[in-house]
Amino acid sequence: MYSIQDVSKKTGLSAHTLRYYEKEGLITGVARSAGGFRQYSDEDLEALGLICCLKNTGMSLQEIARFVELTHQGEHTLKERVEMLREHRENVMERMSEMQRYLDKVTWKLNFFTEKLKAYEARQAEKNEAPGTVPGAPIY
Amino acid sequence: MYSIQDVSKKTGLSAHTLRYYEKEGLITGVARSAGGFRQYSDEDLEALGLICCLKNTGMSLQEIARFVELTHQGEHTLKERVEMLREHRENVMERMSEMQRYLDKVTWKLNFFTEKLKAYEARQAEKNEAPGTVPGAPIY
DNA sequence: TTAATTCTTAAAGTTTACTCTAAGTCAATA
DNA sequence: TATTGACTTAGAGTAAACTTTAAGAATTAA
Repeated sequence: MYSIQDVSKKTGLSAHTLRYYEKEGLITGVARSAGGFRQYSDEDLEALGLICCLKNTGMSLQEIARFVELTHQGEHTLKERVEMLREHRENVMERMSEMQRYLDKVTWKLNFFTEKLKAYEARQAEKNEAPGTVPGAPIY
Repeated sequence: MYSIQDVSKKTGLSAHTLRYYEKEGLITGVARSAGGFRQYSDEDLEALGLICCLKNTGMSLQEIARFVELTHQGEHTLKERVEMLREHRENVMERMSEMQRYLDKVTWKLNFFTEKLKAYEARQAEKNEAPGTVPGAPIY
């Protein structure tokens, strides 16, 4: 059993956010101590793991809440849940290949500017050589 | 020369957004007709291409504006610009490999739920077989 | 000429996912 | 027992990147 602070450290989510997620229906059924303190179980952590995974791949909290709701509705929602995951996976893969194309462009631009920089620096070096100095000689 | 509407279609950005980007310093020096209408050149489109590329890989508009500003300041900012692109590229690559790890987890979960679904459907099919029917026989 | 497009400024509204504050009570740990 | 830490509700604030509205004037293309 873990306190909200423990879970905050483990997941990187603030205690505020953890309560917020609970309010929004992303996590449910977290146990409580006699005094009413949250006691997260290993399964809760597992669930949070999936939540973070979905969130970090761009699923909205609303959709995640929907997924969690379906889970609670029981086995007859398995098909819909599988469908959700499948679709999400497709989206992520699409975004990743899009990202790759953009990255290629950034790389291209970076090379382009690197070349320009080299040329510029070469020109500057030339300028700074006092007239009559031996090329490559140290400059004070 | 392209009207704001043309550019909107080409880039997928709304006319509103194009004006907004101009106000925020992301695009500068767009030519105007005698009557004051924007006339985008091919270079402007090229610049917009880079802007979208940076934006779609997660660079903030503020940072993009900074990059554009450096460009206008001239060659002596080349080093800083190259540095910006290099750093951005690192970030994108990092996020992509992170994404890949998350995707693997989603895939794993998807397989897990697909198996559960199969098992569930098998159970359901079993139930629906009227007692005494031959397994595999059609059900009416 | 007429209809459609564009221009301006300035400000308000939207969305998502938090993040923080307040105020008062209660619980847990050293 | 004292000091953290946690609890509650409810609402306000934040950030980014738009998006919309308004209103009137001017321009452009068919």
